[in-house]
Amino acid sequence: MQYNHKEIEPKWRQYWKDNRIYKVDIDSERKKFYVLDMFPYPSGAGLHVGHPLGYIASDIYSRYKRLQGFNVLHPMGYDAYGLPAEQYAIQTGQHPEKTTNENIARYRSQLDKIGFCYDWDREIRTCDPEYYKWTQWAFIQMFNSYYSYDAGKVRPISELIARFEKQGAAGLNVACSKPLDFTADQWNAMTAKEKSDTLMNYRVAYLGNTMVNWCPKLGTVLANDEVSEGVSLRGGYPVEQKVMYQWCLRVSAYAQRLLDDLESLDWTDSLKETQRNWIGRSEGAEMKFKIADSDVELEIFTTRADTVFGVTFMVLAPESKYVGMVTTPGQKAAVDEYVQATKRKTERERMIDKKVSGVFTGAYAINPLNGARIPVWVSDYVLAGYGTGAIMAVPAHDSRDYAFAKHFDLPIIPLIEGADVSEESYDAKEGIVINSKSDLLDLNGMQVKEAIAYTKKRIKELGIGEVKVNYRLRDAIFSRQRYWGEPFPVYYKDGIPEVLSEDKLPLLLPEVDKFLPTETGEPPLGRAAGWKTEDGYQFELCTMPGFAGSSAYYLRYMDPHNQDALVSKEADEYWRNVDLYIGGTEHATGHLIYSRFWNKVLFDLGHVCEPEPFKKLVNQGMIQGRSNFVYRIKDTNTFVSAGLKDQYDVTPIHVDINIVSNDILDTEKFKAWRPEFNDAEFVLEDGKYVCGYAVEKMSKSMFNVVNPDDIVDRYGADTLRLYEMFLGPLEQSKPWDTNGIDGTNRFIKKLWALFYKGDELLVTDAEPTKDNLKSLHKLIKKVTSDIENFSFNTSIAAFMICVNELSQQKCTSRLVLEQLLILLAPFAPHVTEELWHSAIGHDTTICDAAWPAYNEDYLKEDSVTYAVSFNGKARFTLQVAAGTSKEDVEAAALSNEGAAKWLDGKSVKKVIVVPNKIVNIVVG
RNA sequence: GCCCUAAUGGUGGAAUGGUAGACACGAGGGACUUAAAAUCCCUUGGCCAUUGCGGCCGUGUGGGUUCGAGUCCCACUUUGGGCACCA
Repeated sequence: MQYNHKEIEPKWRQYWKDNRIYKVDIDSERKKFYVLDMFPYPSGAGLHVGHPLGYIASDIYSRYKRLQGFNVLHPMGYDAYGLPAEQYAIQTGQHPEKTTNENIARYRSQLDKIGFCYDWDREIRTCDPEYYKWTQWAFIQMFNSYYSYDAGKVRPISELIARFEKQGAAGLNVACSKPLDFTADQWNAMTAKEKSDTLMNYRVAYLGNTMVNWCPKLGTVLANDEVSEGVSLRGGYPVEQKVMYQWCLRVSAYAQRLLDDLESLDWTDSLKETQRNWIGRSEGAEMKFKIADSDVELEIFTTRADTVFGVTFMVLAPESKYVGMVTTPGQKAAVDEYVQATKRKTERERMIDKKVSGVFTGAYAINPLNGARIPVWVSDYVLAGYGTGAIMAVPAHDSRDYAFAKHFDLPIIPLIEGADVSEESYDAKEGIVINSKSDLLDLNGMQVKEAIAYTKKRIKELGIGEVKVNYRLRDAIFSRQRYWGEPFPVYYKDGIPEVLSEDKLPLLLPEVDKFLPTETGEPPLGRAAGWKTEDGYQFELCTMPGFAGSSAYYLRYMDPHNQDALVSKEADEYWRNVDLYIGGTEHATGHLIYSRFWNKVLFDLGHVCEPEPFKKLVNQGMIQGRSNFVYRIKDTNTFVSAGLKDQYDVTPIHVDINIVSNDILDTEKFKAWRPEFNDAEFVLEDGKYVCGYAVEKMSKSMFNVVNPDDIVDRYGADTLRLYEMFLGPLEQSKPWDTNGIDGTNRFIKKLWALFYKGDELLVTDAEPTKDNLKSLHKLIKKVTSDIENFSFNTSIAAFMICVNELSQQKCTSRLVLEQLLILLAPFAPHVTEELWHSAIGHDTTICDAAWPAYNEDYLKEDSVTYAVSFNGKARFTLQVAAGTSKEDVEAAALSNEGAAKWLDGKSVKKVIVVPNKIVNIVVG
């Protein structure tokens, strides 16, 4: 029998399917293990060879864990709501559901060819009403909750209402948009609308006027993680700052817990660091500055309370509420003009334009510690959304304040000994404090760090401020003015938003005639005529953002067909949370924050039993494309080989990698590739046209996309799987180069040759030799530890070595070959299944075999060879019997005739015998 | 600017502080074959020597610790990623 992947692979995939080999159920007898891939957004372009990298790794790990006896949950589904399908719908009029389903079908057929062990009975799609019912349900839970800092978790909003009725807002310690103050009587006197508005200040899912990222080109708002450098991540369109009345999720309430619980997670340090940066905790002080001749008090946030004696001006954000409160009549016109001018600029323009700008309000603040009169300015370098939107400026020790002071010629007072502030500010938090003394506070002579702590303590005692922690993490904006997303389970009754009762879910996405906003500027759902409750109340017209459906999908996989709950208590308590999550690092500040938040809300409310969703997370690297270039001599149709290109004036042109092999261009195919190259001429080197190459993103425009279907067709799924893993460490980015794939394909053929020579079956009942067992057990040891460390490339190298050794030993032992197959099964499931049945003679699947344990006895050596060095330089080798004591090795090394030469006239200072077969003799 | 990550042959990459370059690709040579494909064998970091051994240099740069450093420490250069008028 010859190895023929085209015959073997479809046969076994069909067998796995027919016999439901990968179906999993709760089994209290066995330990669970949950392995999850980040589910894909099914784009129109289909999968390229980079996409399955993480899926192959998780598949190997799943199969390995199963062989070790775990009950492995390994599901797959689709993140099916998203902008591309909707934009395609706008252009073509085709319903996004149709395109999405077509794309899913294509993804599925591509995934099916790679031999994954997913339990497809658990497949989910975020756009399926059976699924988004639970996304809507979760929203209702958040709407009906508020975050209590006293309880340290989310509580039902009904508790808060009961409290308001009895004692009003006095003494509240809860997460809110802005602190409110009202009595029980005031609460009870409120209208329904006023009560609703008030509660929005506390709900976890709330409607609020917030500064949003508005993308006019996309016609929707975007979350912070969907915007980078002032443009939308999808499409790269400009984004403006705008205040809008939107649904939001109070993620900020969880900032501290999201930060603290990172400690318990087995994630890479860099990913945790990225999340810490995103959460952006900063400890400081909030201080009050009175405005001279006014009742207004400016509240500011600072991490450098110690520099309060260096404050020479205050700055307000243009959007700050204080601006209107403090501006003097004389300055009003100038301030208004400045505020309007900033409003007109997009965030991007503000960022690009680093010129210092600002305007004086005419007001003065009083420094609470020394009574100094300080001018109050407005400038756009202060952000409205962070802290209080107002700062105390200390130009001597903050570079931004410094630039402002220099520009407007404001005084600069140095506060740290030896700091030269004539050219630039001194921002470092170290040194001895000077110039900082008043009746209320004396910091002179202290170290900066002491001074910060001491100042915080004093301002609290003096009642002019308090210690405060600020987070950069903002609430998530949850409305999108789009069609292709989950509808909110919300309707408006006399202008008051109400949520649907849970038994009315799912609220289905209605049909519309066009996927564009209405003529009156409402979102596309405004086109759905009569989209109202039975009582005639209008539903919310926005839909939920992309991250809504992906935030709790790992829970639904545990119990995907449950009609009564997101996940049953039984399923949740068995599967608990994800043991291993594999996916790209690009979700670090989006999905991986939202999921953790979402899970914590459900955890607080008692719906799930684990506070964190993903225990261990591995980020697979990107697979980059490897592009090829030809070099055209300018203004000709002559192409010059890469080695000679420097002799001419050339333009590099991307060339389709399918007509290039090992960087050698097929010139005939090149001429046929494009009409304009029909009469191309070539300057060759050694009779060949050598192409240049570059590592770039895999994309159609660079003609470097490699389709996994083509690889499977030519070499088989097993070869593809092995090669993707062999390419390099999983976490690392690396270029795809199809040329190397022959190596892993040859390996499979060599493996096959251990079992069959032509049609002759080689496997016998022969007793394994000592060498056979040694090769095998070396492999068991190596592969087991490599899989645990996700070092798949080195385990494949170990397989290659082992197969070579067994082949040289002419090993035919069924016992040895059988174990070899089990070890290889996670990596190459098809060929091992075939040999397991046809050559070894089993009639049950290899997936149910048991992972072998290694026996250290087989790994012992008869003799050990030491490299003997003098002062670290290798000089000769020494062979001694295994188990020789350290002292005897030492004696043998010194008495060896080779040693005499190196010891000549020198004395031995030390002899170091290391277990890894090194003897180092230190002489001097 | 701050934080994180990396840097090893022609290429992808191996190396618990212990003989750097495993494994694979590519390249060169050879066997088999009418021929090709496939398969197998040898060589393959650089320089020198080579009908025998062998020698020197080598893991981004400069220092340090150590009997011994790709690996640990300090400084720097470059790559990739994150955060960024966040006070």
